[in-house]
Amino acid sequence: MASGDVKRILPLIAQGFADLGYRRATTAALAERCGVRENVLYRLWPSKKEMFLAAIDFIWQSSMEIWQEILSKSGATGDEAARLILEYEAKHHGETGLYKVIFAGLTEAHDAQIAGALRKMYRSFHTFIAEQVEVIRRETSKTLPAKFPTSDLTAWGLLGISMVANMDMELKLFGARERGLLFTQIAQLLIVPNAQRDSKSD
Amino acid sequence: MASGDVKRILPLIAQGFADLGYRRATTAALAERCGVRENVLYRLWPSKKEMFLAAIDFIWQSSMEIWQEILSKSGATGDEAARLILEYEAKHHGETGLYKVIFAGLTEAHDAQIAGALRKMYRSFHTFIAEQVEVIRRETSKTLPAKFPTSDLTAWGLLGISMVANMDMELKLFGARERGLLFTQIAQLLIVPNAQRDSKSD
DNA sequence: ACAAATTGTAAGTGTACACTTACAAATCGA
DNA sequence: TCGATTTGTAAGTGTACACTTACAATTTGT
Repeated sequence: MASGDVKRILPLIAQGFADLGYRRATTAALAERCGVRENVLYRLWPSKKEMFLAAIDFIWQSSMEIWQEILSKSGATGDEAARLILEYEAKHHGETGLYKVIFAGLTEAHDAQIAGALRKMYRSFHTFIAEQVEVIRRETSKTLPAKFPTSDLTAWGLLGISMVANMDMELKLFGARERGLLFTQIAQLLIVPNAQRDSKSD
Repeated sequence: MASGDVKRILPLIAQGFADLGYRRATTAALAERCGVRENVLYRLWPSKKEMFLAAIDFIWQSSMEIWQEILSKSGATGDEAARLILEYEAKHHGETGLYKVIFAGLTEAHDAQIAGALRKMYRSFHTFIAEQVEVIRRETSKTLPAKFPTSDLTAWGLLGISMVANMDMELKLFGARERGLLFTQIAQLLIVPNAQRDSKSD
C-alpha cells in the first residue's frame, strides 16, 4: 500500500535532496537511493517538485521532534533546556539535513509553492525559538534594558547564527571550535541581557 | 577585443546568475541577456562554471567597492562608518546580488572550485567586517566584559544576521521594519558591550 | 480459485541544455 | 589593398533528465 511505502521511502528522498540539492537530485538518483524504479516514485507523488515539498515537510518534522524530545527530557522548560538545544545544535548541527534543504530550496524560491513551503517551515522554526527565548527571559526575570531586542527579533538573530554555522560546515570557513562559541557566547549575548555580568577590567 | 567585451558582458552575466541561480541560468538565457550568441560567451570563458566563478569575483569586488566608498566618505573610520554601512545594508541589502550568488553557489558547493571561490570571498568579507568591529571597539575604549565574543567571532555573527536578512528578502519572512532592527539593535548588541547602557526599569 | 487491483521491471519519449562547428561579415596590420 | 585575425549569425550534436508506457509478477478480496 502507498502509505507504507511513503514511510519507508520519504526519509531516503529527503536525504537525497539534502545531499544533492534540488537540481542534482535527479529522479533516477533518488530512485536508486530508494532501491526502486523511477515510476514507483511517480506512483507516490505526481512530480519531482511534489517530492521535494514532501521532503521539506518531513525534514522539518524530524528536526522538530528531536528538539521537543530534548525539551521534554530536561525537566520541563528553562535555561537548561535552551542550553541543551544549543549544545545539541553545536554538535549535531545539520545532521537532519534541515539547512541543506533550506539552501537547496532557496535557489528554487522563484517557485511560489516552494517559497511558501520554506516560509511556513521557517516561521514555525522561528516561533519555536522565540518561545524558548521568552521562557528563559521570564525565568531570569531581570528587567530588560531599553532597546534590548524583543524575543521575536532575537529569534531571527539566532536563526542567522545557525545559518553561518551551517555555511561553515558547507564551506569550511572557521571550524568546530568557533562554531561552538557561536552557539554559546553569541547566542547567550542575544538571549539574556546580563551575559556580561562578570565585567572584569583585566 | 576580448577584455573590452568582458567588461561589458560580465556584469550582465553576474546579474543573470544572481537572478536565476546557477542551474536556471542557462547559457542560452545568459547570452540573450547579454545580447550576444552563446558561442560568444564561450569565446570569453571555457565553460559555464568558469563564467560563474568570474561572476562571483565580480560581484564580490563590486560590493567591496561600495563599502570602501562609504568608509572613505565618512571621515575616516569609526562608529559612524559602521553605522553607515549597516544603514546602507539595511536599505540596499542584496542589491548587488551578492547573497543571491552565495545561495546559488552553496548548492553547487560540492564542486571544489566553486566551494573554494565562495570560501575565499566569504573570508575576505569576514576579515573586512572584523576589522571594522575592531576599530569601533578601540574607539569606544570600554574594557570588554569577560566572555564577550572576540571581534572575529562577532563578525561571523554579523554575517549570520545578514544571511537571515537576505533570506527574508527571498521568502518574505518578516519585512523591512524588522530587517532594519536586525541591522541596528542586534548588530549593536554584538559589537559593543554597552548597548544596554540606559537600563531603565520601566 | 480467480478476477481485479497493486507492485515490480524495463524500455522508451520529448525536450532542454552545455557546448560545437561552419561560415559570412567586419576589422586590422602591413 | 590584401591576407589574417577577430566578431557576428545560425544551425547543429550528444546527452541527461523529468516523466510515460507496456507489461509481467504478485497480492488481495471474495
